[in-house]
Amino acid sequence: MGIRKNSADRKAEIVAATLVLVAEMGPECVTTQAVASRVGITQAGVFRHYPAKRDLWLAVADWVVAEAQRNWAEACKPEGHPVAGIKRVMKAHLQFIQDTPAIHSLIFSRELHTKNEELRQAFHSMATNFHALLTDLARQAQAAGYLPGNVSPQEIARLLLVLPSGLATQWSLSGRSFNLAGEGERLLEILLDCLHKAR
Amino acid sequence: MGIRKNSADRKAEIVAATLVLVAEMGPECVTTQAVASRVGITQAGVFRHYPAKRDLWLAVADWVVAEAQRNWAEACKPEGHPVAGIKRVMKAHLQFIQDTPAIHSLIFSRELHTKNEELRQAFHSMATNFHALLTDLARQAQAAGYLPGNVSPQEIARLLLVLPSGLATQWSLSGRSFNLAGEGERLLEILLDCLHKAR
DNA sequence: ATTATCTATAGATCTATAGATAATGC
DNA sequence: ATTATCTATAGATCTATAGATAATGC
Repeated sequence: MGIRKNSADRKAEIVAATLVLVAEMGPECVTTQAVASRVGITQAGVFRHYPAKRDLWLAVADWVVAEAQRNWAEACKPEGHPVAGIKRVMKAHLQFIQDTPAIHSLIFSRELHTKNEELRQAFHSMATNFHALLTDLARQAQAAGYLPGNVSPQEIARLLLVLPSGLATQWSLSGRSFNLAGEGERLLEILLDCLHKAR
Repeated sequence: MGIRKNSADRKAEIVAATLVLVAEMGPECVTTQAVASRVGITQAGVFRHYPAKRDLWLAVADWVVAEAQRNWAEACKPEGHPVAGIKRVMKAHLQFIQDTPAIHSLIFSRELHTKNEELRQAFHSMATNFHALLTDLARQAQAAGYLPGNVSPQEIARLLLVLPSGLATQWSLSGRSFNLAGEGERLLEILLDCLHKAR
């Protein structure tokens, strides 16, 4: 019999293994056997911790959502230039996607979403939260006169939001052949600079 | 025995059915049985036309790439204002994604790509072509003084390119609950206006 | 005669369950 | 005693093949 761990630790291991496998081969290639092998238990052993695969996916979504919230909270403490706040939040988000490429695969997987509506909802509300956060920061920057007043803060937020997800798509398609966070920050600078000059 | 068709017509039907199913449930839910049912033949019948499923995916990719090329070619005939060309091409692209939602699912599916490197390459080079096209248009608009000269045309193109793919991601995540082309055009106007003013 | 389609089925996976076994913690 | 793990296996899919059957086109 292999090494034995308590359920909480093993659950965390299983979620972590799933994230790695999603990043490597996409959500639908992640079989319970593949997860088990990576964790070092048998396939049936996974079901001790997650009674059905669906439960595993929900646990993964919980992890992603919690981690994202934590990241944003850390990045958006209100200090310095209002535009600096936008940059910090965006940078944190780009770094998060780059470090955990599973996120983007999961968020996008139409398959998981059609099979598991709860999962789609979780990710959708995460995206909505991020949009709300950026809207708020955009409004502050507008009030301080750093961003154009004739564009709604929602629209500025959407322009910002589109950047990481669009760039992540190209990143994924390119075989992750460029530095996502680096490229993202460069584009962000350009975009913010344009917005600033277009006041 | 069901209705009998010649191979070319049936092949086209199979590809079309696959595109619909991809859009509805994601690439990995598309089984040969599902395709067969939708076309109105038996599961084994699909293999008469595509010896392996891999061949079906390549045929689908061929269709998408050809259709995209056709779209761009039609949209980028050089007439009118240089910025109008950018708008036409972007609009055509957004409309194409909205009308054929399978595209975005296919382009993004990490799973298909890891299983079928040829497929990823096909979509990647398609994206590269689109980027090249936008770079060219951006350069013309810069030369005519409508876009800022201190930003490289490649970077302008990347900002443009990120818009449809990022917006499509949110569109998909929202359950396709807004008008992609409409929203995309609005954001594009804002972006181009900013770039114009920031010269 | 050619070829598109069908029936039947092999073989490979993949999720999930049942029951045995052994490590952990009181 | 509890519970994490293992072995064995059922049952559901899914791709793909073999061989029979019937429609099409010369």
